[in-house]
Amino acid sequence: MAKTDVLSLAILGMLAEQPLHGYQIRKRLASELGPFRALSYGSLYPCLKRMLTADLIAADEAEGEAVRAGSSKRSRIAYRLTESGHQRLADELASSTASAWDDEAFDVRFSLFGKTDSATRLRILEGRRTRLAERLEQVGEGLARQRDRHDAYTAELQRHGLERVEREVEWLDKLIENERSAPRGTGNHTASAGDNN
Amino acid sequence: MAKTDVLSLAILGMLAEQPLHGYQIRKRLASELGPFRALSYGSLYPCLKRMLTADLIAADEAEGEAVRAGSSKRSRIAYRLTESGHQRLADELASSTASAWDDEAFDVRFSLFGKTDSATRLRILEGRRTRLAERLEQVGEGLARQRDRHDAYTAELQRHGLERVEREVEWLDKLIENERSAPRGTGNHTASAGDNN
DNA sequence: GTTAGCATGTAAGGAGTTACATGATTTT
DNA sequence: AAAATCATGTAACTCCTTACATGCTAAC
Repeated sequence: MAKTDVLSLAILGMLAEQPLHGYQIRKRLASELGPFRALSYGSLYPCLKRMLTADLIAADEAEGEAVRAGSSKRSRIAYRLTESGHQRLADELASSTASAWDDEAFDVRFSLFGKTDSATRLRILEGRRTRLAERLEQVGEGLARQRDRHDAYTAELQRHGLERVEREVEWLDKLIENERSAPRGTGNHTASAGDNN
Repeated sequence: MAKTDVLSLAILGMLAEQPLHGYQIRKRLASELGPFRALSYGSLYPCLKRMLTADLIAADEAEGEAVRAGSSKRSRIAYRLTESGHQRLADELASSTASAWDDEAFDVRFSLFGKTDSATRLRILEGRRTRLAERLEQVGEGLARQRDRHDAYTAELQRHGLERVEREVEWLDKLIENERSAPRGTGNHTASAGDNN
């Protein structure tokens, strides 16, 4: 079973809502996910190409404007999910195995929680929490072992890094508690109203 | 003037304190910098090789244990800065031009603040702050423009991301204020005492 | 009519990872 | 004597970026 990389998954999720142009996909990636990285076209279009080849998405040549006679003009291309694309997304949404616990993968996976069932959400949140706790522990060990060869700035950097991770764990704890007390199902009906690009 | 990548800079800074083996360099990178990435040997050794070629560092074959007759045994190699290595580090420490404002580059550069003069520290902190403020602004625009096509989870992800950046700005503000009120010089004398690997 | 933003793509290259290959030293 | 950890390195591959190349469309 071919595996889905982070970027492809993000795109699958986006196109499940509505067809989009490459350009629009890029913009939404930049704004919708945390302060997600604005990825470059040199990265995006090859990915779309791979997804086309894999038959996860299909390309529709521009709407009203028919391809005007003979001239080799590229026009805007709207991408939409194919049947296997929908299937692949559903598979991914049901699983938490594919380490969705790295920083970036977690963000993408989290942004799809609206389409994910409660049990899976919980598994992913807990997996992420465990991952961060491990990180915390390792750093703690490091601190203990090297009892301060550090100057003030290095120490401050570490303290700050540690604090950031601790806060993220607290955030997860809140989400986990919330999920346990009110485990509503997929419940997703964000009527995708007025468009704006 | 050849430019110094982030990893090379981190290594230069580390070796300025004392000679180290590749293995030790890796461990310190993993623990000393924030929760810095534990980078792989497949990345580290090629970098050391490049630095050798560029004459920034020199390799000393293991200490006491002389290379025992004929046998092709690799033993531990201690790396130390050469004259040009020291020079390069000094150059880097004096400049803030080379965008030390990205997440990772900033961390590395910050960890060298003990060897950096007050004016340069201030320039770097302010540059970083500006960078983050820009990010904040962009995200804000994005939020305003797309007035919520978002489900609750996506919104929460954005809120959390925003909060994280805001906190980082506050952290920088504190450091900047501190730096302005007490701009002591390089003042670095962390007597590198008892070793421990 | 010119600028700004929309739109799609390719080629070269940078920076890192995983997996492999090898062997020495220290601890249990 | 086995296991853990120290220690060095290479090859193949992944994922992303920058710079280039092209052209349309709306606003000023």
